[in-house]
Amino acid sequence: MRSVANENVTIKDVAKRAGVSPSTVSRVIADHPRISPDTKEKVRSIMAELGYYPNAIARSLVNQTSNSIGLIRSRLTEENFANPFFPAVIQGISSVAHKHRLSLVLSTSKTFEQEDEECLTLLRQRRVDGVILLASHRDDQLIPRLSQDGFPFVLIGRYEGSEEINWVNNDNIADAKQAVAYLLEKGHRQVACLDGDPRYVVSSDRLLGYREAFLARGLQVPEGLVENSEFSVQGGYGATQRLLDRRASFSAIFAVDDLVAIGAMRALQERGVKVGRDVAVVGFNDTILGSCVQPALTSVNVPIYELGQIAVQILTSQIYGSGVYPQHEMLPASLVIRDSA
Amino acid sequence: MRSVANENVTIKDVAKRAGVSPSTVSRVIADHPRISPDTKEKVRSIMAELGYYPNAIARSLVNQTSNSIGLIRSRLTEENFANPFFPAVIQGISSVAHKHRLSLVLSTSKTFEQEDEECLTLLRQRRVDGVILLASHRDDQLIPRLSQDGFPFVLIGRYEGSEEINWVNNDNIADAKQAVAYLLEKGHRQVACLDGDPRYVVSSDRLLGYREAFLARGLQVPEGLVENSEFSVQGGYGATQRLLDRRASFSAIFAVDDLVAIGAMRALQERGVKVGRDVAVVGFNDTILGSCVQPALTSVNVPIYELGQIAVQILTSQIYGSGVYPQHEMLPASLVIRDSA
DNA sequence: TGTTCTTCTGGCAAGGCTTTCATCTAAATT
DNA sequence: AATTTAGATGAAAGCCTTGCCAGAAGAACA
Repeated sequence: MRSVANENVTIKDVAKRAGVSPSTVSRVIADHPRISPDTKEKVRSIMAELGYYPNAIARSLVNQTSNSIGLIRSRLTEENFANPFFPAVIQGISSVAHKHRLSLVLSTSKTFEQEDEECLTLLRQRRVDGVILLASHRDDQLIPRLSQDGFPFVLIGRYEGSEEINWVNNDNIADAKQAVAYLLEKGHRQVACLDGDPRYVVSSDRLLGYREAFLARGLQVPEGLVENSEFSVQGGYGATQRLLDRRASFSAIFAVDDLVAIGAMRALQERGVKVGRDVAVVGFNDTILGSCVQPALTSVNVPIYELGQIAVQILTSQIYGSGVYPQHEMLPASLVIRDSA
Repeated sequence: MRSVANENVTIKDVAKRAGVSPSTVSRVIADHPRISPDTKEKVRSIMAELGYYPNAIARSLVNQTSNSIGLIRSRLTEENFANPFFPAVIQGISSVAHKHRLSLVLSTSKTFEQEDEECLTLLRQRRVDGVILLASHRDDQLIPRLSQDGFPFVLIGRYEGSEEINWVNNDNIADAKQAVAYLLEKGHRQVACLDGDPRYVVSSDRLLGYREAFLARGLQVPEGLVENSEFSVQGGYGATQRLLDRRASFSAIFAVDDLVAIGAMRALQERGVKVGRDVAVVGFNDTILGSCVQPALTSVNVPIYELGQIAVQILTSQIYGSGVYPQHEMLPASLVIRDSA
């Protein structure tokens, strides 16, 4: 093991060298008005000379704040990580966190239970001042516990039956409805729906929107055209194969995620079905993947970056500011029409 | 602002309630052998009853370790973030960090300079015990400073002219060489190279490998077939357009990244060139994108997940263990042949 | 039986670094 | 001479860990 070039310069060292007390140095750092310009300058030059940097840990201890926020990914790391949604939302989060000089702590768990535990531990041990939940799922255990314990958090997503928490989201029901309505308008009636993991609220919301699109037009929701899958290419591929295998009749597919839609396209193409001509496909999230495939994927563009940004804004206003509680924000999404539908 | 349900239970509270001293409680937490089983049990039940969780900050202060490591992304956040490389490497990092109970702190900067500063600050302020650098670039300012100051770090990548630091990497030169050799073997001679941002060492390494493949066969490196671009679809698209516009003659393209390769494919297809038949395309990194495009992309599979895992192993052995210094590891990559070449 | 030595348990207090309230001194003002 | 003020200080607080010490009980010994 190597030795750290001991930069263990403390406030005391600076104080001693400058011939003042530690409290004076502290006030110089804070640019306190009661310190004379002379002293300030002197102390600052000593700080520079000695290479002094205030110890964030000690600071946190006395200030009772860690100046960091946790990112609780989504309880199915492996899966969601492959999704370009994740990098995009982190970018948004980063940008605002940086402005507030907040550190970002990532959760590292792989299962729902582990992640719930990790999140609570992060908060209880005061490692983070609050957390951003990147998704909610059915029978979410974590959200009520966070609420009960009064830990600051904000959800990117929707939580069944509670307006009592901070959240930012797009209106998945309405957005899905809009996408399906577009297909109906184009004359499609047998629209299949490739649903995501039903444990996620986002999946069921989009499925709901799919249904509502039919009902709003006075149409019946077609039978047997919903297939569950995971949020992955494999998932969409398998689900579409199942549809095809049981000779379901459909002229369009609405997938709750781009990855799923791409899997569907692959399955279709393998069976010689022309996507866009024989069968229309619509995805969700409008990730970079959609523009990579042939034909380019029609998809619902969700302002992912902004979701991340606003999540941090809400969270910081709760933790450090005096924002009202709770705060909600619903961001608009829009259908991006390309060649697949 | 909401009030945190004050779980401000400290070690003192537990001690008082249990009728012992704080030191005893501390030793119970550490499962110190000097504490009798009876006392341990009693203290533990009180801890559970009061909902006590040790304050990580205080602990860090006394232990002089933050139990967290920083992830310095790569100095061009925006760009690299879009790349599926990033989620994959984070997953690998997470998995090992979790085992060691380390927190992961993400850098949030957007420029090289900002990121260098942020990284140093993270370390100097003792927020993290060490850092993982996700890429190196030419004239890297950060690496020598980290070395000088003796801060523990590990580089995922290569740093020009220094075996003095910890790193884990794939052999980009050899791997690129192998990929291009495959094209040469197939009879291609006019192989174009779409290089990435030349500021990254990884780009120039792969370009080097491209050259070496020719030389190893006693062939001349073709003139005027190298185009610089960014690590993005747009970059590859533009670079290929430039090649086409100046009527460069080539029968194959070697791209230093899948994103770039996909951009190339798009440009080719738009001009009616059949990828895989008229022009072969080979990518790098074998990300999920490669299997999404038509035709499926032949690409160099880099063990990204493992790179992340090993990076953490090396780093922790440096920080907390007594590993030798420095440590290197070169991981093997392999060409995955699909339909584009 | 009385004395000394061990062995167990657990307490005391210092240390880690910064911030801030209450003070204090010396100079300035009234 | 009395009061205010600028400038700086001391000490406590924030929470936990750990080296060292002490008391008690049991063991060994004379």
